Amino acid sequence: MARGRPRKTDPDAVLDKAAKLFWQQGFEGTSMNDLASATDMAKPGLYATFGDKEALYAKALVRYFETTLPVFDEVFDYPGSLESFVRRYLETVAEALTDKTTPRGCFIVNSMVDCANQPSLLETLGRDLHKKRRAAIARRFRGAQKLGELPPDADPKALAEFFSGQALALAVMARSGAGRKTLRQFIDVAMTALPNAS
Amino acid sequence: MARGRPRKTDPDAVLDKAAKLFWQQGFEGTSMNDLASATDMAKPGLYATFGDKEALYAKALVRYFETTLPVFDEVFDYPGSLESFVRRYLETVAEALTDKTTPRGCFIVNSMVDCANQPSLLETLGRDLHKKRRAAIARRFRGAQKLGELPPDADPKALAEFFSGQALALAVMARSGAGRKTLRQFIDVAMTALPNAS
DNA sequence: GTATTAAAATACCAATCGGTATATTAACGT
DNA sequence: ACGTTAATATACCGATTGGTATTTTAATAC
Repeated sequence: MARGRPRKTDPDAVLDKAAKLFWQQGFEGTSMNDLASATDMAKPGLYATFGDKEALYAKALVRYFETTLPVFDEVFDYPGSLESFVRRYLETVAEALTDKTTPRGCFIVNSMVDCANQPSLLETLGRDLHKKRRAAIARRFRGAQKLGELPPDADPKALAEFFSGQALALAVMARSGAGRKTLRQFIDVAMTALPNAS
Repeated sequence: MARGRPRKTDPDAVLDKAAKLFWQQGFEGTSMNDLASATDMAKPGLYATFGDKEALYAKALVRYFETTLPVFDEVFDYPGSLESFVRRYLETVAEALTDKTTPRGCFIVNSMVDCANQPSLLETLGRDLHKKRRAAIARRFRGAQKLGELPPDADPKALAEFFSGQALALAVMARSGAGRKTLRQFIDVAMTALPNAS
């Protein structure tokens, strides 16, 4: 099968570890030497497999998005009411943000702040991934409005902007040490901004 | 008066320029050489005046907080209703976040994300400054509740956490390119989470 | 076994990092 | 005028940065 010497480390496992490091320490705060020793793949291997530091960061961020997304697909497919969907969405986010087995906060949100002025593709990448989430929420809101779960005068796009924005706030709060209790309380208040159909 | 050779550059002006650089590029993304050339104070001068890089960052952040705060004092002293206060607060924040003469977003929020895992005083500094803002908002809410502007069962602390959290969301949005229109729309939705007394 | 392929490991590169030693310059008091 | 003081400017330090050239190793195909 494989023609040359076999890989010592699975590239996806390398991306997972790289994601954790970048997530925790940021782009500039993480050196290629850090990455090499943490991933158990030597530097030349990293460059050969992923390209330069920017490309590795980008691939790690996309991998984070894609391995974290299934949780959200589950939430989006949930057949309950709009209100239960929004609540579940925010609570799922809050739990992921405070998961003790991973760095605190959200890698994507960190990236949006960290790479905002980077003159590279990194500047737009985090923004685009966030946009995807927001668009998915907007779709759910539009569907709910057709079903009468939202008043006709409600603005699904504005509501999606608001509730995806709550994830940004939760991410910063979690990143700087806020606990689950604080996040839950926050979500309780945010939920009151959801107009009900009655 | 001054005993030795006179200063070429006012230290506060240096802090202002340093704040802008750190604000835009982050802690690790800004080198002392960058700072020296941007502030027109050579590196030895920076170290003699402010200490090491961490100390300079901390002083620049506090200066940012203190020179941006007066705007908020004005807002807090405004004698109008609670609702007009909250709206003015968020709109003042949104305007500052999108000011074209400064980097986008909020230096404090950037710092909360950027320095979260720094094993230094920087980790707590941004958090503490945000805490100050939140505490001021909570005070305003408690006062309003005593005046009957908030229902007796409302939780002023939770509301303060929520609305100071909206500033976090706005900051990330602005940092990653959102415009004033988007922020205003966001604020309109957020305002509906404020319970009215009636 | 031997050639081939591809990965690993070591060592290395110029450039930049945070931080400093040294020397010079411009104001003061006397 | 002259020493004192404190700021400047230049040059430099070892360590680390992102990135690579070179060699070695482990698997295959024949």
